[in-house]
Amino acid sequence: MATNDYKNILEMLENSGLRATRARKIILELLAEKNRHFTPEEMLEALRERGQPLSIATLYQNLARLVEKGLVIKIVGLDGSFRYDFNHDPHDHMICSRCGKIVDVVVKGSLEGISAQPMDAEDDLTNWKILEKRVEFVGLCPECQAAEQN
Amino acid sequence: MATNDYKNILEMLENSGLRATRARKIILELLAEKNRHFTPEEMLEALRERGQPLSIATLYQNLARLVEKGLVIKIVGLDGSFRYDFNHDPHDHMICSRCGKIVDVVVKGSLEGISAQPMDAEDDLTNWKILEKRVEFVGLCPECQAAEQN
DNA sequence: TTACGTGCAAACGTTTTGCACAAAC
DNA sequence: GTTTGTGCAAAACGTTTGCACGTAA
Repeated sequence: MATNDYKNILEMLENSGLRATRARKIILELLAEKNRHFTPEEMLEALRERGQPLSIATLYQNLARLVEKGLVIKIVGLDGSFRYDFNHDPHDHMICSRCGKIVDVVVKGSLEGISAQPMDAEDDLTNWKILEKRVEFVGLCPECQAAEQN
Repeated sequence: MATNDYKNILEMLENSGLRATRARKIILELLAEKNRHFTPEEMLEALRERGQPLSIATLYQNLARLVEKGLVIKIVGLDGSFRYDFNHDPHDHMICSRCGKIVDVVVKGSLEGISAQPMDAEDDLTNWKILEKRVEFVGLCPECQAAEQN
């Protein structure tokens, strides 16, 4: 991680009104530098390996605060597990249905023409306020395609 | 539920190779007749109210078997909770970001022109095998829009 | 009659909480 | 000096499992 990024992390914390504690700094550093979507368990492991161990309670408490302040986003895997992402720009996800890996993607092509209509006649969608159209690409990553051969 | 539906449930179980037990019948009846996406907890509650109580172990065991046989589908809410849906035709979902309600929808417009490209240069998506493009409409249901006013 | 399903209670993995001590401001 | 964060241990939560008994075919 470049020096710039570290300054950015301090700034982000400052701007969000959160104190710049050790826990928050190492969590953000980890997410900022690795191109991955960690589960809480994976974060604990990764931080332990770096010689920056963190207690599980502190991790969960801080992830909740960081999500609340918008510094980190929380996403749900196909299996219901939670993963965290530093990526702030609007984006969608490509998910491996076998191993759960998630890769950030941008959608090519317009979603303008896409709309929803109810499947069941008794549902009325006209009074919903649509905030977002998310596209999830579900597939098999190269590693899992190889594993499926066996 | 019409008599026809009940026969269909028996047939579905027969065709899937699963025995037609009390637990499976009442679970499928509930899902078939209600236009809802139940969490396991909600199913237990609904069945209790109908005078058809079921043990939690049996519910989970059977949901797993029914999903495995394709009679029921399992979906994950925005908050990571599991919900179950009587499996009909392929469809997408409209989800309320405030209360978690899920409504089945069909997408109008083609997804043909929609593709994914990696956000991070180091990700290569060319060797993924894409199985599905899912669209999730996230918004506020009428009830939650009213509640947000306060 | 035999294989399979059910329900209880116990175990499990993940997430949350209460609280004393420590660090940030 | 005051407010906020940390880490431990315990609790809570949703889900799964082992096992004795019951039911479907």
